[in-house]
Amino acid sequence: MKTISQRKKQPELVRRTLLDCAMRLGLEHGPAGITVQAVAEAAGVTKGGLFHHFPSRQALVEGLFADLVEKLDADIDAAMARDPKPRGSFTRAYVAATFDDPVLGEGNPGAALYVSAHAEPSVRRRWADWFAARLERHRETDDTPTLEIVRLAADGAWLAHLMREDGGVVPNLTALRERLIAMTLTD
Amino acid sequence: MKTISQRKKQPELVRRTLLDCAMRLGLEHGPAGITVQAVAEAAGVTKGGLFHHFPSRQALVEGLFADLVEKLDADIDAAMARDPKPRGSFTRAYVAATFDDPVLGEGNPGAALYVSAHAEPSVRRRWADWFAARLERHRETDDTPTLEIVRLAADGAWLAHLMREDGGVVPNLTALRERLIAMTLTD
DNA sequence: TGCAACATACCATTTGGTCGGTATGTTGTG
DNA sequence: CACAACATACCGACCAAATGGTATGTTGCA
Repeated sequence: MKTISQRKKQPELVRRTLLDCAMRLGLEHGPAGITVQAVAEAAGVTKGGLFHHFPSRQALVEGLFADLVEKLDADIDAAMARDPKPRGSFTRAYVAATFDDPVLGEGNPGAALYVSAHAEPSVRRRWADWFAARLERHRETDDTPTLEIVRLAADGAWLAHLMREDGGVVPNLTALRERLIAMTLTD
Repeated sequence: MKTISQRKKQPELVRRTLLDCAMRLGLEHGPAGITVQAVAEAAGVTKGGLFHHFPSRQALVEGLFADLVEKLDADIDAAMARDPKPRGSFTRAYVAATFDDPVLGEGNPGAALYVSAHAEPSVRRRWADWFAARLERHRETDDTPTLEIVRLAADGAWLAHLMREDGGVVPNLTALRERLIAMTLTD
């Protein structure tokens, strides 16, 4: 397999660009901003080109979600593997995944969920399923009221971050993150 | 001034119906589901009738938000007035407003924010402003890390609730609520 | 040559929005 | 009270633009 970066036609690169642009548009102009026109144009491609990679608009949005889940699973598994203490390890990994990444940038899993879930309501169900499955998997180590609050607070944190955009209350993310992690350790 | 309920034509009732239908459609089919056609039809009125009450689609969505802020302000002020302890009183009121209401039904302030903020991104800014102002107002009683976590967790809670719709992890709301309130008292 | 990766042109439908009309009120005046 | 003058609430047809999607090219790499 050749290196993708050397070929003049780079389908994988275009695909990623399309997904990135879709997310940016979703964040900036709301889910309604994700039109095939706009996304294709932003990615420097025509509609036809977009439909070559994604058979429908819904597939595009679901691609966003699929990427999210893949990345999130990987991040969480990696973080849990590095965690010596079993109790609350999933919650810590979840917090880390929410806060770390290109801190609250476009690569953030929360952002991807946010955009995809609202652009295509069917995704909400899939997210609920994923989360439920993951939670069930770590039931023995992460099923306490305090840990639940920590996870909810993490969700609320990036939600608050998204809401500000410019000129809102920006919580001290690093301090908040450490405090949440601390809560999982003293539980 | 006559009682509105006596008149045969009840514009105020129609207005409310339009707003309610807009929110329902937003919750069920995502922000994209709020089309003037669909909303008008759901409210048993024509597009022309809708545009009589709201000069534009954006005005309709902003009406949703305006209602939210009004109700939220009232609820919070009332709850704070009943609260004997000053410290954390705003946060407790915020939690109560988030959880109580027609529990996570259409009358819930969170739902209104959720829908309006995503349907029209301009509303995000206005929400950020409202929250920032309210927070500044209660800076002396509610500006601690723990209270911030409580508020964020409350946000996360109704977000989680919205995400489930059917077949997701439904947190025990009453238990969670009590636990969050407790956190504000021992802070 | 053959096939993947795009572009171009086109289409049916839906979108938010306007406009003229009408039925139903409300109000001022004698 | 009567009755004109006006305002409100709503309808129904229409519109330009944008939408998701398709069908048919063209181009470049192996």
